[in-house]
Amino acid sequence: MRSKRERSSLMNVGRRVDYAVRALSYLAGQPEGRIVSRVDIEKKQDIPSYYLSKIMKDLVAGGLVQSHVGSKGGFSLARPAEKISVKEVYETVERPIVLMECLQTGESYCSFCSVCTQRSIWEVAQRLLANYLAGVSIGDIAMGRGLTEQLSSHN
Amino acid sequence: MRSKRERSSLMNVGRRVDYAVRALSYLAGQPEGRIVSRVDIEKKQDIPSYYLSKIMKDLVAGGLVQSHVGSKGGFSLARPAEKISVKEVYETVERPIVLMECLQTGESYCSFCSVCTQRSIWEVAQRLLANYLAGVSIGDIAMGRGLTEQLSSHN
DNA sequence: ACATGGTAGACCTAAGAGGTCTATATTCAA
DNA sequence: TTGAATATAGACCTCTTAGGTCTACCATGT
Repeated sequence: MRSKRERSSLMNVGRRVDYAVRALSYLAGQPEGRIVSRVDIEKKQDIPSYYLSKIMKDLVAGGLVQSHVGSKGGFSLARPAEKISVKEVYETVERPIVLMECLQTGESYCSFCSVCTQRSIWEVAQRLLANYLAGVSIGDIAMGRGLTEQLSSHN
Repeated sequence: MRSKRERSSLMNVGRRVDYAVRALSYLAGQPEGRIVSRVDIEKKQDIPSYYLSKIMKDLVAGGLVQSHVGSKGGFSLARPAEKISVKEVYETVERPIVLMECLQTGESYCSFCSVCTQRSIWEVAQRLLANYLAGVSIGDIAMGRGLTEQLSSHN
């Protein structure tokens, strides 16, 4: 039997991740100790108003960012940008990296799981991806290492 | 300015791909020249009734499978299973492999595209994935090469 | 005290994933 | 020649999510 309607939980590198990475890179580009407000980040990075509040909440909860409530409040990185991997960012604002559902749910996704020869294909692909992303940091992105141009973080 | 609501077109290794791979592996496991009906594949592979018809349509249109209309009709592989890559299957039943929208849409997704330092990260990740998937064939899966067990293709 | 911030949460809309069904044309075989 | 078994083409349905917007509330610096 197939299972009823377990939700996708699949890989989705969409706006949330994009905005999160950009916000973090922007923070990384600030002088040490500087606190930046949500509105400021949204304006400089062309992120829709309010939207970032939900993302920052996740980043705070995940321990990647420190928040400062009250007037003159805002956000700053909770640790050095070099120690924040893109994989971590993805998993913080989205979910664990899972390419195919059976890799997470097993038999309840597909009854042939135990004898499936397709499974290991996606397992390898997933590991490939996760490993690469774990090796790239927000610091790398903010510094523009191996990339086309300088970052737009100083505006 | 951000663009209005272009649809996701992102990586999704869901049921369609799963069913397609299983159907193709099943066909690969048949004696040379044998034609198998949709209903047969659905039953043996535990795929919901009718659903496969849409998938097989794509596989036929993509030239991976040959269809035979009429009584005693059905499907058979259009070429040796070793020459059908998983990447090709994915792209035939789903869409081109694209991890993040800006890699496809460019400036119309994000105005910072030309100076973006995040972009190349996803570009590399995407290439990693695509290359790996291009190197795995339905033949590999049907033969169970490097995998846990024998395939369930002989039932 | 009050403007400026984050926090928490409700709410909305469009689109996609997965699934089901039917009408039609084609072909084999009795 | 007829009828059963096929693929083909397409409509249709439902549920969930991505992305976005807004408001009530609380904290804090000046």
